[in-house]
Amino acid sequence: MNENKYRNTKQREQILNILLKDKSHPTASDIYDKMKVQFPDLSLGTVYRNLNILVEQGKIQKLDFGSTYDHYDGNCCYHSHFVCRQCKKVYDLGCIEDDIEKVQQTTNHKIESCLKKYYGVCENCL
Amino acid sequence: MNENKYRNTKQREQILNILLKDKSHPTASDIYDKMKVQFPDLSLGTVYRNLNILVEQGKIQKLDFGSTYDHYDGNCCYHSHFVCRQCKKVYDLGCIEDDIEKVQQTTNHKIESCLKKYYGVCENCL
DNA sequence: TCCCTTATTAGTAATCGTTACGATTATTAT
DNA sequence: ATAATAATCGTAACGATTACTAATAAGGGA
Ligand SMILES: [Mn+2]
Ligand SMILES: [Mn+2]
Ligand SMILES: [Zn+2]
Ligand SMILES: [Zn+2]
Repeated sequence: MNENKYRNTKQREQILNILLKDKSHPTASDIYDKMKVQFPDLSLGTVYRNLNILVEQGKIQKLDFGSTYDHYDGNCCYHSHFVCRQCKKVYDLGCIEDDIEKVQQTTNHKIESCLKKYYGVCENCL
Repeated sequence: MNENKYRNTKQREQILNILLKDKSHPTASDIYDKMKVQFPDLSLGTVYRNLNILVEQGKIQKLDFGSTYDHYDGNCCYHSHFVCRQCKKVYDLGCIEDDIEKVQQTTNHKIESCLKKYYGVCENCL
């Protein structure tokens, strides 16, 4: 009896491995480029499909920063992110501090602003 | 002498008025629908173009929540937002508190999670 | 007021990140 | 090994947003 509706494929395994090692929060296209050497016939759609499956499995998380591409993160623990408005790179902020001044003291990046978004169920839907 | 490179149009004025009154954080499409009565020949492209201009002028702000559409907010003061995972509505959170427990005490929505994104210039770009 | 410059518009095509489809291939249970 | 059916690749489609173009209109100056 198969508890898991998913099968194991080299492609999906490699995508997960890349995300577990790579801390740069790569996009689907970044991952596709990295895998092209090992999988010359890889389809970009395969990368997207497997990223969605891995998110559904709770093994990775998707990050959106309002930019054109979505970014993916192999670290599913709760942590904040820092985005450079110049080079657009996405960095981890180890600090869980809430005061922006205190967060600034824990990193060499120059923090200019912070956006907080809360998610849940609204009173109308409850 | 005209200091402003922009001219005044009924369309842009109406878009701004809607955003100043409407606290529901409407999408471009929402605004388009509301204006169709008064401007039957309105083009959706006109809405998008003027929203970008108003953002550039600092009169409104664009909000992205990883969903399909961007949302727009006539309130440019710093404030947090709450998104219902069920109905996808976007609400204001008046509270500036950082502790999620304290924020929960100020609203009737059921808060499940919070995402913080910091923006600035990274140490490599400095 | 009229004229002129040009920002703005409506309509439509294009862009582009992502998803869906369909025939073939690969995984896995029996 | 066989059968059932995920997964793959290649390609088409999707959808929110942007770009293009000819016509329109705002608004400054004569
Ligand atoms: Mn991260
Ligand atoms: Mn708001
Ligand atoms: Zn940078
Ligand atoms: Zn709701």
